[in-house]
Amino acid sequence: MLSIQYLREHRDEALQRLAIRNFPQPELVGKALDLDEERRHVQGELDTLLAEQNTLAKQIGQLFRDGKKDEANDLKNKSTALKESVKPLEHRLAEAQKAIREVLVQLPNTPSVRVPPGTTEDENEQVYRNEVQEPALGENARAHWDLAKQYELIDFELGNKVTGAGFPVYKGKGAKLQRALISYFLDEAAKQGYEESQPPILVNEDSGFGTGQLPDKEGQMYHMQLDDYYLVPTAEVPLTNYYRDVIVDAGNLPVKLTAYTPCFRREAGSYGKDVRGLNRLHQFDKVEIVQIQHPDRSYDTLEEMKDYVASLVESLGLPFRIMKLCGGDMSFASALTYDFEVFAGAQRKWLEVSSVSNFEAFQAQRLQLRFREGKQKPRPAHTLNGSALALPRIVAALLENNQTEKGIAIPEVLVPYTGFESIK
RNA sequence: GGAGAGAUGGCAGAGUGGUUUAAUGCGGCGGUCUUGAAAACCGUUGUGCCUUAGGGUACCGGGGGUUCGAAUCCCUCUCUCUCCGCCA
Repeated sequence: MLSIQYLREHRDEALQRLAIRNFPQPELVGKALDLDEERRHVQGELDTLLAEQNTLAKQIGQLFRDGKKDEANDLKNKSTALKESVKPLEHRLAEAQKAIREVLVQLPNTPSVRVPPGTTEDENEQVYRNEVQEPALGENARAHWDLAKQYELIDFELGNKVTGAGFPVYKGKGAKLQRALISYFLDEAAKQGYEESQPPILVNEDSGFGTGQLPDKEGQMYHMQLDDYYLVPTAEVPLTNYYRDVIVDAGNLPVKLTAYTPCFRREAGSYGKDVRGLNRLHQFDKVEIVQIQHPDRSYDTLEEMKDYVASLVESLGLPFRIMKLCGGDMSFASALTYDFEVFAGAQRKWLEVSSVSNFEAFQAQRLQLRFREGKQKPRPAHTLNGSALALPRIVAALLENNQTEKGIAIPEVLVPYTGFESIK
């Protein structure tokens, strides 16, 4: 959520930045500011009346103690009359506040000025391509879903039976590989100073709102209606919400958190060719990294996180590229996002395996997540997060790219975790 | 699932209608003292909003109500704790 103060003080800047993502309703900014004008006016009047009322109540109390009943009753009548004019003002204030919030909630984050304008993914900007070449697999290359079947690593049909499409069962070395990747990613994150925790994977509505999934992505999360909880679409939600309603001392920044969770996404409305095998699932595993940082340093931190994720993908020996998303392709809450894509050799497709974003104060505003520097007033902190990494497409690329006549080679860094060097 | 208790400032904890815009203690910060530290003493210490200043206003789990006046009374919701039952 953008703050009304920011819009008031930086209206033109906000509009320019919203234009980067081709936000179709820039007039909402003006609407919010008009409502804010009204709100401040009403609050001024209301506060004056309330002050009078408070004074009267105190005087009445004093008169009663002094036994001056008649005078007290006079003032009581006066106060009763005052109350009548207070009520409508209170109503107007509440309405104005609600209306402002309704507008603000519809405004996406303002993209960083470094974000390229654009509307679709075709306008994303490649900012890095590592030196690992696309594998030359030849005619007999098999897609990961075939390999998974051949080596009995993943049973899609069984998952389909137990639950439904998009809920695979990992078996044998496939299951071990999952566990190895999770442990490896968590250990690497710990080396970078991220504090590991194991969060709940059901979250309440406040948490969903805090990180921006609610209300606009309501349909993307599984909702436990009986208890009004949501299955997490990413560990970002519980991790970031640890700090909801918290004021962090500036000396404790940055806060660095990591967690492994299964992630659940309904993927409503996503049909088509990209859903085969591991390419798009309703349940998948992911290790997430989150940082809470001082606004002055958040973009340095974003680069640091990007470099860390790059080193992780690199260590697995996969060909990958980093895309800076254009304004139109960025998520609602993001101010700048880097997507990581690995090349899956048999499908000959680039698959997104990580998304690293700076949300600036957008989430913090919703979360009431602030930091305090010395004796200054608390200010919203900046939040960032990234996948490090999402497993399924990594597994897809590893299987496809590392396939040989003799089996599938396991990257060296994973061998201590898997206990085997290849899948045969 | 059954029964009971409770939700107050960073923490502990008082407060059942009127200088409570919340006592007291601990913690934090500043100071006095000291070579330094500890102790002791003194002061200070929440958040949002409105306001040029001074100040005003709201917030005692959420929402609603009674009253001139609510942390305090009423209704309602949520959550937490204890005991019992069930159970990984």
